[in-house]
Amino acid sequence: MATEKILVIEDEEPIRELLKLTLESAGYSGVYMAANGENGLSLAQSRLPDLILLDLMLPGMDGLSVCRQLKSQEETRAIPIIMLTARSEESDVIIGLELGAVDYITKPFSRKILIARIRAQLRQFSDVEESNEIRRDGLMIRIDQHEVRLHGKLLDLTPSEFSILHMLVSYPGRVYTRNQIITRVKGDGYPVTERAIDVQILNLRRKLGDWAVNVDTVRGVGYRYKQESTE
Amino acid sequence: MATEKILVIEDEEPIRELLKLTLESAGYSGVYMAANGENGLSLAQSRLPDLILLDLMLPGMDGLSVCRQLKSQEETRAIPIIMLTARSEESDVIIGLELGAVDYITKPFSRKILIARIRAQLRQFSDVEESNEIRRDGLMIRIDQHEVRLHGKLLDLTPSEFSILHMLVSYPGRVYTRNQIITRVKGDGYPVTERAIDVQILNLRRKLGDWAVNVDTVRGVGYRYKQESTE
DNA sequence: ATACTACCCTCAAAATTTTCGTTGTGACAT
DNA sequence: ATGTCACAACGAAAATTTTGAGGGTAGTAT
Repeated sequence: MATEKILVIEDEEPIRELLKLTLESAGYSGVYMAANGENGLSLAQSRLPDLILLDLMLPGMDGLSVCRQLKSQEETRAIPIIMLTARSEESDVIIGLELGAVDYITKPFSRKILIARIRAQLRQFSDVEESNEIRRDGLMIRIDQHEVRLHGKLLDLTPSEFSILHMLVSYPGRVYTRNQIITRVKGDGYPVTERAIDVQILNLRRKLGDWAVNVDTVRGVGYRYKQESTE
Repeated sequence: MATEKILVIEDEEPIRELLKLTLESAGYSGVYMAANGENGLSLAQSRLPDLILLDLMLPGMDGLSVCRQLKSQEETRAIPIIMLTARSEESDVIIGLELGAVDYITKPFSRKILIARIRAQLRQFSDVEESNEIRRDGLMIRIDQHEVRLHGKLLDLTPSEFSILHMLVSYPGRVYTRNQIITRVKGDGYPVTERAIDVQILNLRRKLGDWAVNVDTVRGVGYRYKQESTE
């Protein structure tokens, strides 16, 4: 039985119920519900959930504002946020990701996808951070040596390729926009076309060979490391 | 009459006296003295001086540790530190700069240089920060446009050249090591030779033409923007 | 189904950055 | 003064990154 607490912020009653049932049947016992941004924020602060499902289209304070608030406060900053969004709100998705949300799901969604995405995010916390080594499906990254091995064989990556791969692989399932990648790799405000990232990804995929299947293109949004679609 | 508070941390009695007299005769009325690192730290915290002169060679807690402490605390982090050092302690100087000290003076020093360096640092606070424009001797930098004009004429700088110039010009008199430049321009841990910075500086000087006289090489240490030597 | 549109992929040229080998220069000791 | 050493300047080639254009493709509308 999963013990993680999940907060759902969603105004539409039927969807809220659907989410609640889906989550509970997936074994999550600590599910909190909020029907608007204000309640969502205060619940987030009082319950400190392990994950937040946030509808972007809310009455009153909209989802992006809620996201911004959550990210601006120390206690809630680290909580992963998955956005729920209509197909048409793609530009909001990008803004949300750049604010720090980790993923998004478009409505209507299948229960399987919903659960898979949530699991992917919660799984994070087991093996996170600050180690000098990351291993993923036969790929090994030694961070301070700037060294990548695939099935033991050393890959010859350029500095940018290394950074991008490291960024993607650090948070499986998290989508990064091209702008986030540029900011991370070249610094903020670096004057550069988004196409440059495509090319870096292209070359990276070539060097990764078969393993490149783990680098997903998220159309209209950016790139991510391995979100097995389960679709 | 200068009203800035200056804290001197220096163990040798005669030098301490010399510094006190020099500073006071230069018009600085708020001069505090400490003979060791511990006292220095506590004075720094209680008086919050506008500038600290820090001898690197101290009994007990050494100067670099004091520097590290000062930089690790919110209240004192922003106080500019000028290190006092014997000619032979060059590697300590580099460490100090990378910890965040802004300048250093080798002993023995002339009073004129001492005062000039101190003035240069304190002057900072008048015109600091967060504007989108920096002007210095006919050079104008528009930060968010990534645009540099020399006597009105637009210079064609590469992104790295721009960053380096911006970095240097932001703090007149502050010495930056090649490593600091690499970290700022390419990000931390970027695998690159220090020689690469020489070349960037070389090309920058070419594009700057006559104005390049303002870009000083500090032998054995790094580069800085215009410290009129007064020597 | 077909067309349309927006977006991604790809390639090769152009721009930038880095490396490396030499040469120049300052600081210091002889 | 001269030699020596360490470091900076410089040039040219190599490596990397970026651009820009064209072709392909997924997703949507017709």
